[in-house]
Amino acid sequence: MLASISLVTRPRLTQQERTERTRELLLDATIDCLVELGYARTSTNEICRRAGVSRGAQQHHFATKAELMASAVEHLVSKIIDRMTSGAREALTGPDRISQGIDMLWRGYSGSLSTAVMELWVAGRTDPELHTAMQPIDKALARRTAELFREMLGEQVAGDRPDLPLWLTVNLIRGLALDSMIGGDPARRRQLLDEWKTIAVKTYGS
Amino acid sequence: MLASISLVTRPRLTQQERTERTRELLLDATIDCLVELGYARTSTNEICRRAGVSRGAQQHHFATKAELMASAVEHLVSKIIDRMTSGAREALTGPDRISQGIDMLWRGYSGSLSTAVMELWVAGRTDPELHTAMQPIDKALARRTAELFREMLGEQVAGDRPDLPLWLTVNLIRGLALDSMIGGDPARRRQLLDEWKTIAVKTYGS
DNA sequence: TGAAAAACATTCAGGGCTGCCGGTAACTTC
DNA sequence: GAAGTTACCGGCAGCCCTGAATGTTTTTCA
Repeated sequence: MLASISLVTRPRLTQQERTERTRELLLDATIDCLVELGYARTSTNEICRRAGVSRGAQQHHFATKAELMASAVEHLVSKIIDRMTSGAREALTGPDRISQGIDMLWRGYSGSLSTAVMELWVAGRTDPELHTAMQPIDKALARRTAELFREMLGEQVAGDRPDLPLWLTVNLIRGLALDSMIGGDPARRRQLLDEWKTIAVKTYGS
Repeated sequence: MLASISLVTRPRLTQQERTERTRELLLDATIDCLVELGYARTSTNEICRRAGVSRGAQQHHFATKAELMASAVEHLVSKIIDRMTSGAREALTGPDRISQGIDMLWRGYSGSLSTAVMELWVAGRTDPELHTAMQPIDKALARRTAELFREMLGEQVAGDRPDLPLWLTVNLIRGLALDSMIGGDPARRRQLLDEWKTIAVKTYGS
């Protein structure tokens, strides 16, 4: 129904444009479903309904559900990286580089995108096909995250092992993200993150 | 098949004994399924198969699947509490009380039991019935965990806010548990936990 | 011991989901 | 502009899962 609007303004679409558009619609709908319904209740039917696309079209672009999910992971990770890099580009000075680095990780590893990723990881634990599809993408995210973190800290900060504060923070945030899924208190999470920031600055600050 | 053995040694069983036995079999099988198959692929059929019990018996004790899952949560949490308390009873001295407290939390919040809990929590996020069933049980676990942690530390340690180190640790461990589900490196997790122990002792130690 | 109740077994119907298939419309290429 | 390719549509079959309903065995209690 909404499609007709863009079709009116631009009746002719390149095949490539159509493909890109439909795939994007499907992948975004998939993420929506993961966030709102969870992996178990996410059906290709519902995805198509939300994307405003027929089941036939879905199957044309992603032959199987697993294929669709695998592509959704890539889509998701690129969105997460965008979100971490956005607003992380100003030159940083002073001892609160670490604090800002933690904020960056918070942007990337919490929120609805992270919820979707968690659904997929949990599902992938017992789904070999999904698991093997996710593994390299996860590695890429980890590598990019480490790069961004090092950039923010600058080489001279945090001594010889910037990885420890990085992964301590990431794992803590993942735990907190899980807590938010359970329905914990947001104020408490904020408090815990602040406490960790203080500790991290004291421990790893220049 | 195996049931016949116990039936031979003790052909007569009290109704209460039969009930208890069957429920235990079902709940343990449920946890097994959650760990090995994940929530999405856990069917009542498979649970019955593993428990060696007919579907009728399952339905007699747990009318609906949701009811079974809710009971599984209780079963699970009581197992986790047992595991934390076991070996945590010796009198503790010295500054590594905190370190031992962290070990206790590690016992409780990682491993296969924790995996099962995580499956349920993630599923419960988008399943209102399961969610409301889990909420109070989770609260009880949190309360008991806090009690145990305070006992181990002793009142004089950690100042006025023992909750901060406690929940920082729990959330970190949950993040690490998630990492293990993804397939991260166990040695790295151990390293991160050790680093956290050092920091915690330094920060919160007496 | 015999009736009532509890525990257990088996089969059935309804529903949703996935993957497949034949057909149609839109774009591309020559 | 006509053939060929790509994108898209709607319906169908098979599968599994859940909950219900009915029948059978075991224990309990009077």
